[in-house]
Amino acid sequence: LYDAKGKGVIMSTIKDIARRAGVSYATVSRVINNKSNVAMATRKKVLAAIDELSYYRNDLARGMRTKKTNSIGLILADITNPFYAETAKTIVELAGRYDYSLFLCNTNNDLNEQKKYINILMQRKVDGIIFASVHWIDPTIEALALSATPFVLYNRCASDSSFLNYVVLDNEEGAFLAVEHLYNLGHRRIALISGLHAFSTDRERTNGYIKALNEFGLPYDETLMVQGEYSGKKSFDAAMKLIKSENPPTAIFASNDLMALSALDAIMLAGLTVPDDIALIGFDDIAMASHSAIQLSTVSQDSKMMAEIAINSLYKIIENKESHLPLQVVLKPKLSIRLTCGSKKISK
Amino acid sequence: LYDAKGKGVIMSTIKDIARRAGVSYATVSRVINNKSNVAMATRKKVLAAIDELSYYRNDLARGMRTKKTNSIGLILADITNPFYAETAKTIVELAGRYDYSLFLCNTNNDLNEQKKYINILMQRKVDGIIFASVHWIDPTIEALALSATPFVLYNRCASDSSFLNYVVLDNEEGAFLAVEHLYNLGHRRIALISGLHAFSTDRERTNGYIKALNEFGLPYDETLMVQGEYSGKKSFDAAMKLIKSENPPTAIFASNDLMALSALDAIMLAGLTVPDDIALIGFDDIAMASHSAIQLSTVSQDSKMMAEIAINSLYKIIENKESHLPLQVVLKPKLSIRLTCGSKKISK
DNA sequence: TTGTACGCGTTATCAT
DNA sequence: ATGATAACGCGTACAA
Repeated sequence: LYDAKGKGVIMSTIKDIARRAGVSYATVSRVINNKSNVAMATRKKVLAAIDELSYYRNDLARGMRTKKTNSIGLILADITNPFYAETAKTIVELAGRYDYSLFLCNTNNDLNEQKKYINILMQRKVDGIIFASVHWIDPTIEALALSATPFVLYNRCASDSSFLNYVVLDNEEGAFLAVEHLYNLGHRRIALISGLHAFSTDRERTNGYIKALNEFGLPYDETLMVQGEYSGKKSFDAAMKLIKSENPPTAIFASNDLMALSALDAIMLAGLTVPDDIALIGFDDIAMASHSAIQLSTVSQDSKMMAEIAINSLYKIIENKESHLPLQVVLKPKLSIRLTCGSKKISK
Repeated sequence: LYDAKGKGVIMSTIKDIARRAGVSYATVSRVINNKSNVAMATRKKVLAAIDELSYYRNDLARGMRTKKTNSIGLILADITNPFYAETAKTIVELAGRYDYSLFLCNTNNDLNEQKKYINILMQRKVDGIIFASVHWIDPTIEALALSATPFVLYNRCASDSSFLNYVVLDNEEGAFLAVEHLYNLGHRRIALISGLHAFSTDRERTNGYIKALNEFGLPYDETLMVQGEYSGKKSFDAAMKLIKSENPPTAIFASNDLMALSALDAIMLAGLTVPDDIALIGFDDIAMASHSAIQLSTVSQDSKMMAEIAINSLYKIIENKESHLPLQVVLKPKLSIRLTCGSKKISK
């Protein structure tokens, strides 16, 4: 039972099933697809044959014929970040419920990887893409926008997303809330550890930070704005630099929780305490933020809800291809206040 | 430019390219697959046409023809656990380097999900599967073992894996080392928070714990052995129960880091301190374990290396289908000692 | 070096 | 209710 190349067991096809059951393969197909117009007796026979030959339908052939693969691509910036891992979990699960399989792509924020993956997904003829890795200026998205493959941006959007589908958070508002909270606690020297300006999330969070500065009459101080670049090491160093500076901040707003955690690491290693020596607030509300040993105050975004909206939107667009306006959802953040900001006023 | 159903833009095929370039489609195919026997001039023409019509090759058709999809399935127990997220990251990356795409499956340790996913992967005609979710007694694996689809078990193995490929850690040894470490520190009442007995990892870690008990002449005390079941909530409750018992342990060995973290949470919430009131050691060495605010001592396993071995093995098996012995790798654990066990002897 | 023709396993259409 | 057959897009043996 080997195939032409001698490279493995032949898999049975509807033809084999048909022969075994003594019917035509059209009938087998009907059984497989649960069509109503097939006699109970024949259906039984076919089902038996399928079982005996341990037949699995061929989704490649099916896809060719129907021009639909029931698969989607998920392009993630970093599966290792709990925010994206949560996202992936939700999306695989819901996609599965819709009978879609999922190709996982992890870009590490690398534009070349992204381009490569988009290309692959096009070749695989996925029915749609969830894109959680766009850059603000993103050449790869043009190819996508031109193609007929529906996609929705997740978490981040691009410089001109006005005609695109997206599900994002109001990041500017989130950042503003964070800084406002620190300000209300009495902080006047509030630092920002930012990610990478190449992403809308970071741009908006930085904007929110600056907006709050203006709103509360705080000076725009570039020495308080450092880059964490979404890397543990970079964020650690950035925090360290802040701490060791001549005139250190009394509070730090980190553009995401992973960077906040790295900052906390640096602060503790420097022998300082949070929130007494320095207050800290993050962004995302990953699971670890609420751990007793951490108790990180943070801007909370509901990755599960965002992911749900994203996959549901994509599904709707796929199943219903005719004219649809761009589906654009902007979720509202809220503060999760724990212990890293303290609650008492700081004397100036 | 709409297809028969009016449901979208027609995608160009090699036929379109051929017409545009004024050649036959065999030639286009040759160009696409970088065959040598095609004149430079024609190649240029074809390439130009491909670009102009923004052609993407059809991997479904290609797969049908070649009987190879260049895709693999990754079946994970829980993508949300950093150990598996790291695994996924490594595997997607290396698979990509081999030109393989990856279907992501997340079972939540549910046998029904597993069965469903295996079925789907068979239908999708993946070239291989990495299975990081097996149960000790696992009916789903039989279907796999019977099929021609190569697969390698990852992290966990099954009750009879003697003819299967796997990459695992020596979990018994790891657990033994953990308990030995606690014993050497003077602990005599060492508790175990275990996962689920349904998995080889947990069985082996429990065995290692018991083996150490015997080795060091410690009594087998069932009140010290509680179930965390890999759930944060369950582990938290289990730890709490341990702490609040009449004769609480002086040390806890948790069967993985996530459960150790939950135990730590409980300990802290109970107003106790680690390691002074109670020592704690985990298993896995996820990134958070080394954070300054945690400093969790743990049994370290190198998920990156394990994942590399898994995907490399699978690749080798796929490309080289003829008789291969089962590829079985057992990695050795080592201790990562940080602060949660303390260093001074405990008085009895 | 290039072109022709067949088949991969399905589903859909048209008969019967 | 069932069967025969075309078509999906590609790779490849074979012919030219």
